[in-house]
Amino acid sequence: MKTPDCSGHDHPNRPRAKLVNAEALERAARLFRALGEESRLRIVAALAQGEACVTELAQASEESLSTVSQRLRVLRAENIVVRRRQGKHINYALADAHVTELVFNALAHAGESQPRRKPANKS
Amino acid sequence: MKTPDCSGHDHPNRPRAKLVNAEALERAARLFRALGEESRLRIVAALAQGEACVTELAQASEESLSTVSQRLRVLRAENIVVRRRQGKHINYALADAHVTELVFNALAHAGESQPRRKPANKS
DNA sequence: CAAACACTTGAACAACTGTTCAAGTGAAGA
DNA sequence: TCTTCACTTGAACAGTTGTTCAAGTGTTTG
Repeated sequence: MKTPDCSGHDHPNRPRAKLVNAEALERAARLFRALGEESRLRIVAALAQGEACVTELAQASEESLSTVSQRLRVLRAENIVVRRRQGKHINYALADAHVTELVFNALAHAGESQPRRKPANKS
Repeated sequence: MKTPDCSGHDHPNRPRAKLVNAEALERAARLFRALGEESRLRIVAALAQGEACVTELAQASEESLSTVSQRLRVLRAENIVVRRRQGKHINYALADAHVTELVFNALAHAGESQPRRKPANKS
């Protein structure tokens, strides 16, 4: 592991304390990772419009039940979605408002910052 | 691909239109994915406290320059961080407020919802 | 109780991704 | 200009992850 000198560089005296604890950071990373797959994010976006059962989600995305179920398992492991049995069916919904905000925030960022394109200066 | 019947199930007439366009969703997924690695998220969290050069980030995390640089490359590809040359050094900073919010939001979610633990009811 | 329905799960394989090393680039200083 | 510093990049390997299939679970209906 290289540790370069970097001497003579006037680093301002930055606060070097950890802003966040390691455990929260790890869980946040897992949360992001779960949302970081287009197929799963599509499910989350669908659920942002209202709860749905697995069959509905499968039909909407034209995927097999198994595939959708596996994705939901990942999402559930990170508390992104919750499930609730309703007779024969199992309905899924977003776990809380944080998730919804997270998704909208990401879509906002994605919408405004085009990759590989210099943004026009704010006139 | 199995398409189960799901008949006789009274699905409320859900709005089946796409809430988000496919391109934005893909970019949002890429954004989440970039943040979904603990090592990269740690860098982002560090930059949330103020900009820093690669050497600083490497020293803080006790990693090699190369490793950190590769991570920054991924973050930069998703417009999460921006860089600015300052003489010999290249300073990195978070690209915009969206990113900061995204991270704080995720940390909030991570902090409040413990995985594998039934939350106490809000007394 | 048995069958059908609506999912869930484990395992296996292919595809993807992160890390590392070695070589390369560009700016600043001798 | 040559060297050094600060960083970047491509390639390769190892570890991770998503998808799929086949088998399993729990609930309702006949």
